[in-house]
Parts: sequence; C-alpha cells; structure tokens
Amino acid sequence: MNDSTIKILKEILRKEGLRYTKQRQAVWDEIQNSQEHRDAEDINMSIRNNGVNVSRATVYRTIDVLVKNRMVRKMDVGDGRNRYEPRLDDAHHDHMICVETGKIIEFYNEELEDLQEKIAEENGYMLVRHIHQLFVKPLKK
Amino acid sequence: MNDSTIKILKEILRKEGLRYTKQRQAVWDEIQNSQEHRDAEDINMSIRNNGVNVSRATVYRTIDVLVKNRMVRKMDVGDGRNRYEPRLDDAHHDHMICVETGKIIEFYNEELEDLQEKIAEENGYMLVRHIHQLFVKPLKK
DNA sequence: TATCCGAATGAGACTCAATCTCAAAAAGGG
DNA sequence: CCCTTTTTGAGATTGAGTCTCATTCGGATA
Repeated sequence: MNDSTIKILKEILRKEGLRYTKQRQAVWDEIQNSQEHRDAEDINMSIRNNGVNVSRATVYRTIDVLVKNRMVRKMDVGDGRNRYEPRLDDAHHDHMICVETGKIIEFYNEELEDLQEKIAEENGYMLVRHIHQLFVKPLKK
Repeated sequence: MNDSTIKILKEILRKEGLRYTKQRQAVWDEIQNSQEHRDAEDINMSIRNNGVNVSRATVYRTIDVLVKNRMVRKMDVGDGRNRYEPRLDDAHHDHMICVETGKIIEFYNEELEDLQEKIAEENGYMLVRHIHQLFVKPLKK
C-alpha cells in the first residue's frame, strides 16, 4: 500500500531475478497490514475479500520469497498450520501460546538470546536460527 | 524386551483403562530400544522388520498413550514429521539441529529452564511446556 | 478352561496443509 | 507491439496423521 514497502518488495524481487506482479504485491500488502499471526488460508481469504484473486499456489510461492528475504516470519505453532507475521523493521521476538485461549503473546528477552548463542558455541556450533515457543496457562484461576 | 519396562507399560495401560497387547508392547519396545529421534514411519518399518505386524493406526494410537504418560517425547523438528524418543528415566533436554548435517544434539541448561518460567510468570502465565530448537552450523569451517 | 463382551486392531478411506503440474496469461526488454 | 521467459491458476498430487468399522482379541467371570 505505501510507497516505501512497494520499493522494498520491488528491490527484493529484482535481486531474486523475479518479476513484480500485482499478486505478489497483494500478498505482501496483506501480510504487512496486519500484526497478527495468520495462516496461509486466512491470508488468502483476506486478499480475495479485498477484490484481488490470488491462487493458493501463488500465496505460498510468494510467502516463500518473503520469508527467504526476511520480510515475513514463518512460525510453527505445532497445530499443523504455519503462521506468518510481517517482520519489516521488526525486532526479533519469540512466542508464548496460551493453551487455554490460543492467544499468542510475543516476548523478547536479551538474556535468553545470549544464552542460546552461548549454548551453541559450547557445543562447537554457531546459532543460525531458533524455534522457541512457550506453551502457558494463566496463573491462579 | 526387559522385564521392568514391560511392568511399567502394563501399569500405565492399567491406569488408563487400556488393555495390554503385543502391538502396544512392540511399539514401546521399538522406541525404547533406540536412542535416536525417529519418525512414525521409521518406527513402523522397524517393527515390521522384526517380524511383528502393527498397523500405522496402532502405531500412532500407541505413541499418543506413551506421550501422554511421559514414556515418549514427541518433537517437532519443523519438517512436517514428528520425531519420537524414549524418555524413561530421562531428564528433560532440548535439541540442537545442525543445518548442514541434520545431526540432532541434545542439550540441557538449567539457567535456560529457569529463565523460561520467569518469562512466563512475568506475563501472568505459568509454563506448561515448551518447544525449543536451536538450528546451528559448525564453527569455523 | 470356555464363554462372552467391550476394547483393540488393521486395511484402507479420509483430511488437510502444502506442493506440483502445465496450459494459458502476463511481464518487461527491445 | 513483439517475443521470450516468467508467473499464474485450477486442479491434481503428496504425505503425515486420523478416522471408520468389521473383525479379532484380552481378560474378567463362572
């Protein structure tokens, strides 16, 4: 929607040797314009509701490019459907999932990040990325 | 295979109101006798190779019972196939997965465990369980 | 030990997210 | 506008996991 992210998308596509299409723009707009953690079907439906028609295949194909280029974060909540969230200018964070309500809470803890790197190094490795989800339930109910 | 774990399995099944069957024993034996992180298909094939015939449905059904009763740990490596490992007398640990070799390394860090509980509590929740995987690559290559 | 009934099993159908196929449509450089 | 190459879309396919239901089996009881 806004000019600066259109430019960013075009730049990425150029770098990847891919063409700029309205479908790819629509997918990126849709993800970008929501801070929620949505699945592909959800994203696909919203695009359709906005009047654009993008096939499922294209949604997945575009998400792959966006994930590869760090525009979108793919998260596995453990229920078989991946969730996606925009990560433009977005600091890294992990997720806490309430097992009672399904609510997803984002968190970031510096100490935790450092500790993970330290653990990897102690084992002779360097950290590339990590998956970290805390499944929680409300205190005192 | 060995008497003590047969007893444990029987005890769990009794507690769950389930019957002791050779299929359930075969699934548990198969998981228990390997320290690897194997998927259901792999476990199923090994059982067949040992001469017992257990259906896929039964393998999954039995694994569910074993997971529920903390005999087996189910882990999501993020590739669409869950892996299972025995956890009898086994302390909790997380996993580090080498993105170059696919090797899975187990690790445990007390500080990390404490920190997660602390983070959950700071947000008004209590930790039920967590998924934590470090994707790593070898240092200096 | 034989009987009996509810539980367990197996074969294969089904689900559902995700990927693949390939003919038709569109991008974009010249 | 043309032409080549990429992209798209509709629907087929994959694959892990679940479900169905007729048949088999466990094990409590007599």
